[in-house]
Formats: sequence, C-alpha cells, structure tokens
Amino acid sequence: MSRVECHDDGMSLRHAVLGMLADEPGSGYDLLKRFERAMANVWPATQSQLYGELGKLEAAGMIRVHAEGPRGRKEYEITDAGLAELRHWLVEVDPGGPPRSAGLLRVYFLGSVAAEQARGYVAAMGETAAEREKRLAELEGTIDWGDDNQSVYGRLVLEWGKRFSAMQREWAEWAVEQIE
Amino acid sequence: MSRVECHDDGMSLRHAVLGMLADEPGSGYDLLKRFERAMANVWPATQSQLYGELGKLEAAGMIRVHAEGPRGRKEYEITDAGLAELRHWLVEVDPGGPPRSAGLLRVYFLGSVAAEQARGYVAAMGETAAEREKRLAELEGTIDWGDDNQSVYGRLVLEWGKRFSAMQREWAEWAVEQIE
DNA sequence: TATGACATGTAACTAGTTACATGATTCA
DNA sequence: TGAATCATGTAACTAGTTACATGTCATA
Repeated sequence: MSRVECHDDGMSLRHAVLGMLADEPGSGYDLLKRFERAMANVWPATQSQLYGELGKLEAAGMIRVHAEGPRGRKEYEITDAGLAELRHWLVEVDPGGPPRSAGLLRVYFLGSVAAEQARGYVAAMGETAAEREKRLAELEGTIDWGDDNQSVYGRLVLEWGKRFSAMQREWAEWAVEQIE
Repeated sequence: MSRVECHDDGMSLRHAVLGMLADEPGSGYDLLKRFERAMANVWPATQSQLYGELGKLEAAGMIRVHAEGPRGRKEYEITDAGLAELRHWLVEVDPGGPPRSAGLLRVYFLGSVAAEQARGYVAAMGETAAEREKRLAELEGTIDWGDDNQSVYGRLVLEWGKRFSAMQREWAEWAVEQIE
C-alpha cells in the first residue's frame, strides 16, 4: 500500500509568522503588534506563543536573526528554507473545511431553553454580526489601498469578513422567524 | 473595582455533551456516533476526548450513570446541575466572534507566491465550497423534517451551512478576478 | 470459530491561554 | 525620577489529536 506522505495541516501559527516575516523582517515585539492590528480576527496569537514559535522556527532554520538592537531586541528574517515551507503550505496543503463554531454549536441545543430565549440568542448573534459588518465597512474607508500585494490580498480578506458578517446577519433575521 | 466573575467561554465540548444528553440519554459510544452524524462539521470530537469529558462531567455532578448494559456499557443522563449549566451557557455566555480560519490566513500571504498560483488556490477554495453547498442541499432532501425542536434547530444549522458555503463560493468567484 | 460491531479507556503529543517575571530605554 | 513603552522569556494550565490497548457480545 504505497502512499505519499502528505499528512495534516495544523500548526498554522508557524506559517502566519513565516508569512509576516516574508513580507518584512521584524522582532517578536513587532510581530505581536502586527498580529494585533492585522490578524486579530483571522488568527489571534498571544505573546507567549509568538516568542515560543520564533525560537522553534530559528532552531528549524526557517528564520534567522538578522540584526540586534537595544534591550535585547532580535530582528528576524526569513531564510530560503522558510520561504520554501511557506510556499509549500500556501499551495500544496489542504486547508480543510470550515472550523469549529461555538456560536453555531449553541444553535443546535436551543431546544433546551424557552423559545423566547432562543429567539433572543439568535437575535444577539445577528446584532453582533451587524456591528462587525459596520466596523469593517468603516475600516475599509480608513485604509488607503494601493495595488501592492498587501493591499490586494488584504482587501480580499476584508471583503470576506464583510460578506461573512452580512451572511450571518441575514441568516439571523431569517432564523428568528423560524422559531415558533 | 467590584466586578462580577463572568469569565471566559471555552470548553465547549463539555456543553456539546450536555446538550446531547439533555436531548436523550446515551453511552459514550452512542454519543460518538451522534457526533459523527450530526456535528462533524460544527464541533468534531474524538473518542478519547469524549470519554475523558464524560468522566469529568460525572465527577462534577453534571451527568450520572442512569443504566448499565452489556460490555461495560454505561448510559448517562443529565442531572439538574448539568441542565442548569447548559442553559447558563446557552443564554448568558458571550459566544465570541468568528473563529480562526486557516483558509483565510493563507489568503493574507498569497503575495508570497505567483499570481497564477494564488488564483489557483482561491479557485480551489471556491470549488470546495461549491461541493459542500451541493452536499448540504442533498442532505436536506434526505431528512424528513418534523416540527420538533431537533428539526427546527437542526434546520437552522443546516441553513447556516448552506449560506456559508454559498457566500464562500461567491467570494471566491469574485476574488479570482481581483488577482492581477 | 472468526469477524465485526460494541464498548471503554490510557499515554504521549501539539496547540493555545493566562499569569508571572524580568529588565532596558526613552522622555516628560 | 517615574511612567510608558520596548523587549524577551518561563510556568502551569486547558483543549484537542493520534495511537495504543483491552475486552465483550452477536451472528454468520
């Protein structure tokens, strides 16, 4: 039974870090801020996890210390091996289906509470989505989009978020009417 | 600074198990099959994790062994404490925003590969979504929906899945045109 | 009597979170 | 000189996955 070893995805923080360093070198501290700014809604990461991952990536030869600064600052850059791994992951690894959704999990079990409360919960999901929709639309206006890669792909992600939020809002509006 | 302790969400498998047992008592083996059938796309769980969680829930007094059967079978039922916890989680705990998405994470970094490959990746996302959309539509036809709670809320979840898949397919169609 | 379904568990691991701990530099 | 920011790290924990391990019962 010969079979190509093409195993799992997983360990995506690793690839998020590689992706950011491929774009531009930086320290753990820099990356932390970039994560907060750009990826809080797609792939949140904590400070602990970031520094741990940087250590592992350096040990694996996928990044290297490129410059040192004050206060022990270590600025990392991606290596050829790291870039190869990033590209492999981007193109060849199966991204898998939709992820776990705690919000949706609850919907399954709303039969355990009164219909009024169930309707309230679904309505709250809709409101949360509506707020996010509005926030993303505002965010879109404040960014000055160029035609560089970051702008192009950043815009795709933002658009996905807007469509997702709109979908959820519309679904919630429909769903409250289905309950009772 | 007085503050009500209303901490995190997290540990949702616990609540998934409570929800299933609230609906109908069953053994770990039963729940495993129910997870595979009904929740594979919303909250997948492994056999190990299920048995572990059943042990913890029993220790916490949220479920109890209701009947024993052949082969060491232990049939659990939910207790009043468990039902209270489930309802608390359903109604009062903040579900949080959209979860991590490895697929979307990749989109951020598509600038690291050639435009042609990026387009290929986004197109594949669209095809995956289209297949899921079709599969869910077929699934909807095979189920005979009543007007019991399970049917009502199960239908809401299924509809969410259909809308999500359609959104992703449409986004991907739009996105491939944005690349170059 | 052997296969497949039923049934439960443990061990070792990866991923991720929260809290703690430390210290250097800048600048008002 | 004191506060904010810069900067890195560790410890202890929860959640989740994969692989292993064991044994029972029905039935063809």
